[in-house]
Amino acid sequence: MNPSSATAPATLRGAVREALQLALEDAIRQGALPALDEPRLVEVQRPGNPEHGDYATNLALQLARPLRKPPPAIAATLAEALARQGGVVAAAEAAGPGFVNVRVANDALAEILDHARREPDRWGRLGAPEGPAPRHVNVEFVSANPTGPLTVGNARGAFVGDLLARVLEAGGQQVTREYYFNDSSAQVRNLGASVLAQREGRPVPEDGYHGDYVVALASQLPDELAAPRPGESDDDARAWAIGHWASARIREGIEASLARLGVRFDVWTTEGSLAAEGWVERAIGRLREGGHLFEQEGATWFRSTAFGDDKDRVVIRSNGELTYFAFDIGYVVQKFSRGCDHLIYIWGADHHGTVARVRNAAEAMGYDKARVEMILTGWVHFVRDGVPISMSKRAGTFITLDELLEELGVDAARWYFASRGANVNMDVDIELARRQSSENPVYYVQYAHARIASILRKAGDAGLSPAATVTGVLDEPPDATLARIVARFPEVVEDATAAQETQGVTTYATELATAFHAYYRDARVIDAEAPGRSAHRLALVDATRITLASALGLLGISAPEAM
RNA sequence: GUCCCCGUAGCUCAGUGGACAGAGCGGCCGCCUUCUAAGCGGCGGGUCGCAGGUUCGAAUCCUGCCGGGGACGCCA
Repeated sequence: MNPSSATAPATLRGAVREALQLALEDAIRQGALPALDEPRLVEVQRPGNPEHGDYATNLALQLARPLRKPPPAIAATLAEALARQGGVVAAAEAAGPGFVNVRVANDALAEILDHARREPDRWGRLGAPEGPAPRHVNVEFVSANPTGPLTVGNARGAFVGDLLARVLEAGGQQVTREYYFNDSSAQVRNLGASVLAQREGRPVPEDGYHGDYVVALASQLPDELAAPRPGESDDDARAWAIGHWASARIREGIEASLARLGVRFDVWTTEGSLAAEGWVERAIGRLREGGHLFEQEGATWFRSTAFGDDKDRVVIRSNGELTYFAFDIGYVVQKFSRGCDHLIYIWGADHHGTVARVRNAAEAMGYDKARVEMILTGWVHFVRDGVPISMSKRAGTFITLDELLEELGVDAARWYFASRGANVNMDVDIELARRQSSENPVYYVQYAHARIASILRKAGDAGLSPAATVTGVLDEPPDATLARIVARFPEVVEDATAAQETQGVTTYATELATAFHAYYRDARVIDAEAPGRSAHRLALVDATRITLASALGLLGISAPEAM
């Protein structure tokens, strides 16, 4: 049993699962259990109560019906066969209504922790997925229109998308972070008209943009753009030109805000380029060849209902203009043509109505629908001292992402979003969040990391250094408890990757920090009277530090050496 | 009307088939001559929206209802 080899399971849980599978086959071979008609999925879980051991299986409960035997009897047989396996299994016993509880061997525990310390950069990083799993995942998120600064509303998508990308990367997949930049819609002209009106002291159009940033843009507007061109009486052309200038300036601000968050994008795709490079045309061509388009009332429609949608969808309007949907499907073709295996979109909950049509069109164009996935984020409902804050870019009443970061800090904000499901609506009282930011759980976790860093520094000063292995202290209760939690980290990453969620990581990081703070209380690490034990404890504490740093790093949060 | 998401402790949220339902914050009481008190220990706090059903077992799955939010455009 060697977890560091390529073929061995990367997790203790996986090793136990393998042992259980072998134990089942063994019991059948020996006639202790009847043969199964069909293979059963062997599940290993973690008991809620630590007294029940490190891992448990409900296999006996599952087998009771097909084998027509009482669960406790099956559990007893399985426990015996498991105990015979040895290796990762130190002890196995039947318990409760038919569970089999397993205690892992100290050797296996030590091996996985020592491995973490030998290769800290790979700790919790899973290998590339085997089989047909997607390898190159495209995650498109934020994609806010360039008509104003990013708001706290956009923040949800920014964090959810970046966190998802990080989790997928930890799961061994290649990720492209992508931003769709809408540079050619009427909103841009509208923005230009607003800036121009502001510049000329005229009232901003009713459906224009009213924020302070419009005023700022107006004052920065170069004269040659503001002035009407000779022979050009058309205000519309001027509005477009100014709109493009303004949206470019806004994009710079958006990029700067995102950089502040620690979010970087690999690819920025503009709406204009999708048309100019022929992607929209190609997409429409594919649909037409497949017979999925029809003409009605002067418009061209995609027969989305043939794929289960409740309505058909217009691709080309009767005035000849392309719909937003047309760009969407052009973009799908572009992304797949670039070699992406799997597309994920982070959209606000208000976009749920567009999910079906895009996936249907992908299928109609010959792509696997399962490879086009939308994650819808819930609303963030902001209040300030109990008063709801309306979030309108046009009215200019919104909180910018930059303001949020100023009040909370990047680490606290990241933690806040990482610890909640993407699809739940959440209420945030800005004042409350600001006041409580110093009590944010993220600092609790960071503090544990800083404390360990301090111990390691002090140990160095005292001439003590960590041993190569933690073996030697795993029989002592405080050490055994902490070591087991540290060893679980790869399983947490595995689960986070499978679920495409990060809540489990924050929950785990908090649990690990709690365990360390208790350990700090109960176990003396630096002890000149017992240098041997100190060395092993330093190794354990170092593994804990690496794990805390990896968990925080997975969330894009810093792990300070001192606080 | 149809469709989607949500409903768990005073507040904000984890837990989505297993063995007594958790955390943070807030409240109350203790602990710094000892490796960082941004810490530790203790107390109090829940008909898991409601009602049925499936299951050996349901906060978790199914149905219906109630409550909150959202979407139903030749807008983006």
